[in-house]
Amino acid sequence: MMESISTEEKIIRAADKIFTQKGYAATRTREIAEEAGTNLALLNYYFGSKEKLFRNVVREKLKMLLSAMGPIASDENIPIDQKIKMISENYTQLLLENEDLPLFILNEWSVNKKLFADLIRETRQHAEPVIEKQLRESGVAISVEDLIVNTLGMIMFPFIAKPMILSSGLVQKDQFAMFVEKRKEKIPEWIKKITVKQEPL
Amino acid sequence: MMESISTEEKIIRAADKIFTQKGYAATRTREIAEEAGTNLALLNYYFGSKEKLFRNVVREKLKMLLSAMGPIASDENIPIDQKIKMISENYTQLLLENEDLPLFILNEWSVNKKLFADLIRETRQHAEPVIEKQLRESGVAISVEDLIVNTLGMIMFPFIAKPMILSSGLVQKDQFAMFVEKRKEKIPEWIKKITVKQEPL
DNA sequence: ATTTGTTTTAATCATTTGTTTAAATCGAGA
DNA sequence: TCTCGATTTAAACAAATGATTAAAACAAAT
Repeated sequence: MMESISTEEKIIRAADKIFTQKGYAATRTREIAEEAGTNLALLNYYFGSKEKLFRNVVREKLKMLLSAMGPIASDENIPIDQKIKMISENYTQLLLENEDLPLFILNEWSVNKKLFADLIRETRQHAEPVIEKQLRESGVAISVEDLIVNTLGMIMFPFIAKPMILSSGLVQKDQFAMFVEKRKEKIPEWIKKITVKQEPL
Repeated sequence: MMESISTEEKIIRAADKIFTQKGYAATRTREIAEEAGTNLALLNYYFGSKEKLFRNVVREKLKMLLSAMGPIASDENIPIDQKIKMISENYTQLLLENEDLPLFILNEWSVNKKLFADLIRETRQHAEPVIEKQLRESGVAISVEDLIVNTLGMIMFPFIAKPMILSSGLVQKDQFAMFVEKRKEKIPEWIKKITVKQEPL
């Protein structure tokens, strides 16, 4: 049974690929059409305009990025160090399969804050108060902001800075996946060390 | 004595501003000309093409970014924890004055690896072996790769993810500078905690 | 087989965009 | 003042680009 995908779906996938790779401004609608194996007019027939197609793609990508964290972070029943572990695991896995996802999202966000303000309104997350409470109760020496920024930074930064890291020779190209796989395990330990209270002298 | 800047300089500054803000693809040469208060043709008169002007800007920006780290990291006479302190200090200062520098560089790098391969060849850094040696001698429990990625990540990530951080309400807009100023002091402490050897049970 | 609505194609449009050209203006030196 | 090269302006060009149109092909229902 030959499962054939619709033209609309083919266009979405092509748009996904090209937009994520090159960003909105550098993407040509003709290239998307070609990648989808269809006609340029089909793109406008199905999606109305380049921008509307872009919104479609960004909405999905943003959901991807947020849903790897939100539900875990806001669950009151998961202890905080368990959360870090799960998020480190989930995110690294997600980013290994979508390497240019974070840079794409963060760059387009910085260029088009309006678009993301709209999309965020649809996808509200409420993790902060929960983590705040958990941090206070466990009495560790770090703020929510720093905890989240450090955790996400450690996970995402290697992917964002990948070209720089490779070009500097710090990590070999074929070792990169291994590099982040290993970090995946270490990050929760690092965060634990960071958040631990100073021993009294 | 009225210090007036040359047209060439005015164009460079305008290009700097617009390119850094919007990236190469989204930048219109006409906008640069307007921002510089000159004619569109002047841009080609002085720099030949949009791309050559872009290379000019990128070369300077990349040098900026690398020179805040390179000379310190490769100096054998500075102990490693002092290096972290200095780099955290320097970089935060630099990025506070050039907030979109890291996202600009990393994004253009990912889009145009060839250009950066050329530029990097001009600006070779040799920090890695030095730090490797220092790490081995101090016998800490972390690799050079992880140390560098964690340090740079902690410093740069807040700037890269600024729109997301603000939009999430994690940090208020008018508190952002304060937020990274404080992190500037904490990062060396965090790195120290991370790199410290595990106590034997 | 005919009709009807949907999907696809090929061609074209209007605008934008990087670049060029040719003439005008400026400024210093003879 | 005149000249000559450097700088600036206004206009135009060619290609690229997002979007549209009108007709053709297709598919399902009657």
